[in-house]
Amino acid sequence: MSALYTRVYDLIRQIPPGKVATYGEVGAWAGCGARTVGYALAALRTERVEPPVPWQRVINAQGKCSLGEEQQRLLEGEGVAFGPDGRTDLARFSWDGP
DNA sequence: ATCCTGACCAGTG
DNA sequence: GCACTGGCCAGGA
Repeated sequence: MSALYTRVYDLIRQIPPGKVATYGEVGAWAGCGARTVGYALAALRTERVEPPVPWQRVINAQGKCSLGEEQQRLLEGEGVAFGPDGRTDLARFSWDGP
């Protein structure tokens, strides 16, 4: 596990429940590109890390869940509202940052 | 080093 | 709204 991945995971763990962040934002805070954040999160599918990373709070810049309904359901359980088109209001629910 | 692959982004038509 | 394009960054062959 590279230091960069650890940094990305730490940042995501700081996102409070009921808030979300975009790949681009997380990348800017971590000092890498948006694709790299996606790559780091993809590794979580096969690689478990402790403590757990709330990956469902990271969505794309369009306010949509990249990973389908399961991610959306998890976020709704935390208080993040989604519109009928499956998008969320980034102005209301995006985290301010660390 | 080069090429390919991604849970991406912003711009353009 | 959609599709395409170029750019972005890390990892592996």
